[in-house]
Amino acid sequence: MSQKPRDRLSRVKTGASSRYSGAIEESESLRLSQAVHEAAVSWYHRAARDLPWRRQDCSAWGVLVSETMLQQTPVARVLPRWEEWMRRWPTPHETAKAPVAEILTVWDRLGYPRRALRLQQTAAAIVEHHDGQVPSTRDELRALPGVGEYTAAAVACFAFGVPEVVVDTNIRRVHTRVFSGHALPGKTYTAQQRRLAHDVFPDPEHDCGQFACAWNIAVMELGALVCTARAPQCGACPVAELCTWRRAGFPPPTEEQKPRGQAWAGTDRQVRGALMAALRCGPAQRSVLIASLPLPAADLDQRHRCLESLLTDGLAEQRGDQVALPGVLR
DNA sequence: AAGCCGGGGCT
DNA sequence: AGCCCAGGCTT
Repeated sequence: MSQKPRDRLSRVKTGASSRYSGAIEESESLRLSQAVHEAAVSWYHRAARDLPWRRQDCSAWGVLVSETMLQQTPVARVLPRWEEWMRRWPTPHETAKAPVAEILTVWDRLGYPRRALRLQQTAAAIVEHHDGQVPSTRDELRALPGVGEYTAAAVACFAFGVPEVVVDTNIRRVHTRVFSGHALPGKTYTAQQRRLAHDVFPDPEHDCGQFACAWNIAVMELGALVCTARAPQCGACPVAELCTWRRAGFPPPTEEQKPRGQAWAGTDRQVRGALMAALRCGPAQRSVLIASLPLPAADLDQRHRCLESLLTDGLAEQRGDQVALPGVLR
């Protein structure tokens, strides 16, 4: 299937009341969710950021690359890396052919470089199993390496207009506040939260799913720009008057809901990151590489263990005493 | 269900 | 200097 233009979200009209065909006797909660739909989608058309992967001429591959990068990294850091990636490898075919070392170098410091590897593996799978075209269904997307429940739904929806229920942590947080009245959604994605997301989802039949897709992106943007985790800007929120959390007087998060801080200094992740940063500069002698990391404490056991894990992950290669990004050494 | 996996910007 | 962040995969 060819990649469709993606201007449908911006063409959705708001304010029509015939959108909910099945509503014979509207319950109070359905009425609430409908009011939230209208306010959120209307706000999105006014306030959304102009991001390159949202433009109508962006390919489905561009959407998949952006969603993969955005899984762990803020928009501001993704933007230049996405532009460079798409300039060099604008299709799955070209991505699949690229040298692994270049893939990892362009990924740069986006973090979790195993995802760059999986993105290239996904490109290869698309070439092999889907004739080079990004598949458009949730199940086909879900089968690709590195594509989980969120990314599969997001690409189906944002690249192809399929009205799948998209749930990321921004969306979970907005749902929890607006509809459940809690400050934060908690650490794990529960079956109850999945049910809530489906319960408040607009009728996917209406409008060929355009409005449902607009709802997904609108709630995600609302969570990113206004209904943020730490300092929500309720004064700028289009659904403030409807928000259950606000009407309940902003009850604070329970201990269970508070996020657990992740240690950084001294962790394997920091050491692996420093090793990858050094390897991106070029091949090195193993002992020199290990000794030259710009890290305070020198735990040689940990450094060797982390390098071994990079070799195991396919993020680095060793020949003799030389270490480099994959494919660099003969 | 819980832990691992980067890195940088904000307070 | 500390705090915060987020999806996929493995166990």
